[in-house]
Amino acid sequence: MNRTAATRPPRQDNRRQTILDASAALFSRRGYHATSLRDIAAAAGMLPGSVYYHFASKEELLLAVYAAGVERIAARVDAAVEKKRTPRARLEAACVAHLETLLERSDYAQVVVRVLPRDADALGNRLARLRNDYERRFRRLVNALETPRNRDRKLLRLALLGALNGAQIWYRPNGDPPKKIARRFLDLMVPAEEKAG
Amino acid sequence: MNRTAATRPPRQDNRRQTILDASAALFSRRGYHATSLRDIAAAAGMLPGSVYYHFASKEELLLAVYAAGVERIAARVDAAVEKKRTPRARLEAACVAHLETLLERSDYAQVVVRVLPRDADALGNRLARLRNDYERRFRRLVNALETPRNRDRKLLRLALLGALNGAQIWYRPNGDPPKKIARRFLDLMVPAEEKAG
DNA sequence: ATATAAAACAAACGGTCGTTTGTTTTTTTT
DNA sequence: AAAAAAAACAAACGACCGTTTGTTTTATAT
Repeated sequence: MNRTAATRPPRQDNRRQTILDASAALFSRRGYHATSLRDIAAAAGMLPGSVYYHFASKEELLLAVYAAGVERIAARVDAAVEKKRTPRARLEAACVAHLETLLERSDYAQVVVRVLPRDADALGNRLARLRNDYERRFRRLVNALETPRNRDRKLLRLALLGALNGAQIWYRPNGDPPKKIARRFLDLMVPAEEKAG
Repeated sequence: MNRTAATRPPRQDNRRQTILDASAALFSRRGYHATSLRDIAAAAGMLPGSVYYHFASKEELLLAVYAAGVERIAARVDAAVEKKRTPRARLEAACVAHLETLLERSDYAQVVVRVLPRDADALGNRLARLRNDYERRFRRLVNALETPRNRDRKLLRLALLGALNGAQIWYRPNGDPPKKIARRFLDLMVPAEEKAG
């Protein structure tokens, strides 16, 4: 028994996703507080009140975008990591997938990096936990490296993510591609054993 | 001839600085759009309208905070760099001064890192130029290093600043001090020749 | 076709926003 | 002490904010 008596499945042309897409685009470009529900509604092609049929509040909307962002970037990183064997190659694959998703694949992922948890008063803890769950992957990948001493690993992870996420500010599509940027950043901090010669 | 006939110097207890301090504190903690002029006025102990005697608009206020932030962090970095001789030591001094100012000395500097130029529509270019003028120092300091090949220098600078500025998000006063963090980040990317031993 | 629920519209709510205007208070100069 | 300017107050402006309410449209299930 999956459905209460007096309910029906959503329509085929459900516009919940349209609202989410519009929100992700606006939140990622202008930030949370600079985006109004009227902006979102207009971008989604509906009236402000209509948004509230799909989401209870602006903060709930942010939470949904944020969660989707984490899910997307995590899925791409996981898929990329699985293909590699050595710890170094796995970390590199993660960095590349992270940066590619962030810079050219997903407004949702950009929201995760750009919008700070404290921007949403009541949801701060939940957003922070989502982000933390994602970044735990990098903790594990860094810990799997043999070289660095234990104390340095935390800072290596923070430096790596800081450098990668910082690219959101200065990256331009006509410059070096994300893949190249990510690899060079990692080479800088964890020199590769050596390439084929 | 320095002063028009019918003007007088500002009062002694000029509260312009109070407004700036309050703005820096609020902008750095909540961001630009989440801070209202009424918040600022209340923090400065005056009414909203009174702020407009000192600043023409909220954006002008941000510009003043931003400029002061750049000035402060630049002054500290310059002073620290001057004391050192070798390129590596000079870059390290810059990183330490940058992070110390950012994390425990200046709300103004935090605004420079946290508030994006695009947050202020009309002032975007001016904010970006201010920030660019500051970061040029790091470009020069990195270029002065002998080791890295030319192509890598830009990415080294970006990785370094990204890692340092990212600390704003995760830094906690009870953890490692900024000086230690900055040095470890630099060691990670530009290994020291060697320490005394 | 008709009933029914999903999903939109239309219109407004109280509140807050950045800002302006006119007046009063406070400090400084003479 | 009288003037004049600096700097504050008091009060409001129109615009926009997130959100709610009641109604209408639209798609689906029978």
